[in-house]
Amino acid sequence: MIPTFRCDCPITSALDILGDKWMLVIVKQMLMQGKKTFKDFTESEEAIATNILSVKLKLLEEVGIVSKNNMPNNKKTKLYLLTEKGLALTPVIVELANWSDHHLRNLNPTIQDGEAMDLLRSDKSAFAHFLENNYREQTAAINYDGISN
Amino acid sequence: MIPTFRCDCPITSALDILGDKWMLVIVKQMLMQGKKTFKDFTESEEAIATNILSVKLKLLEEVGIVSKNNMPNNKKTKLYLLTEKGLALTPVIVELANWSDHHLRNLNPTIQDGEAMDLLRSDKSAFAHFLENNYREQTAAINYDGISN
DNA sequence: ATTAATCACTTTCATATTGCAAGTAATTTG
DNA sequence: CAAATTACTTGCAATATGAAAGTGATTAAT
Repeated sequence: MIPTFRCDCPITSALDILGDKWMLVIVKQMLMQGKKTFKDFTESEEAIATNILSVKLKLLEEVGIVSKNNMPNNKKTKLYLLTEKGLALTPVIVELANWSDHHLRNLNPTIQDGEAMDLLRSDKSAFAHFLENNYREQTAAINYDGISN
Repeated sequence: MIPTFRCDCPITSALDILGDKWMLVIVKQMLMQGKKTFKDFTESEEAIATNILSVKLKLLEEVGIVSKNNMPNNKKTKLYLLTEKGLALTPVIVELANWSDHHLRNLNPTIQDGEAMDLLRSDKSAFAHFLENNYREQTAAINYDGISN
């Protein structure tokens, strides 16, 4: 169920939907880790419980961030894909990553460092565009071969 | 109490701290609405309960996003100010505002529109810099006249 | 063809977080 | 010095999250 909005502030309204422990983590898993099926999400490092996952995927679908599709040639597996509205969250996710990179390493010294972080540091918007384009490429075939519903 | 981190992902780690209904709303109120005292926050449009506010301000202080200061010439009123670490969240907040502007108006038709949103639309990073500079100016005097603790 | 495994959930129950209302201690104001 | 203000805390109800087990519809294996 879509939450009610606390007020007319755009930031607060975004947080009325995204402001919890899981919504943006799920979007991140789709965007950056190619997760697409219920099982993919349950096997994540963050270890989301299936009941919560179920509720959150439903909400993401209701608000139009995620679309739920049938896997071609498989009636069992469902595919969860980011919509344009969901992909448009990429800059938010990139800014969160950037903030962590600069300000959270003292509290969580295990935070990843590597090639992706280097690209993020050298050019944030290039990193964002890379993520978006990469996601589109990875899902283009699927979207093409007839996902109807 | 500082939360435990779910994993070594920078985005998930940011959300371990910021991923709830209130943390970023409070930062926004400070940054964009000049809120500085306990009372300021309780009078906000979002109507946060005092017990939650108390817990969240403590957490924001613990993780270094906010500093708690004594008001000059007043032993009763405390001043909550954004640290550099807190100010560094400005781009996250701006991206949330931008996403709402483009993708949330259908779900919440009352979302504000005005001069600030125009600046945001025409130049996101200029908007972010404006917010940061403006906050620094507004708090410079306070930081200057001897807030010790 | 039957059995076993897999996938996408749902249900149940325990715990944690949030919210409301009221209360309190230390100032500060009239 | 009495009343109001500020920054909280406490108690309790409501809601959200989490762990574990269970269900029904496929799909894979023998």
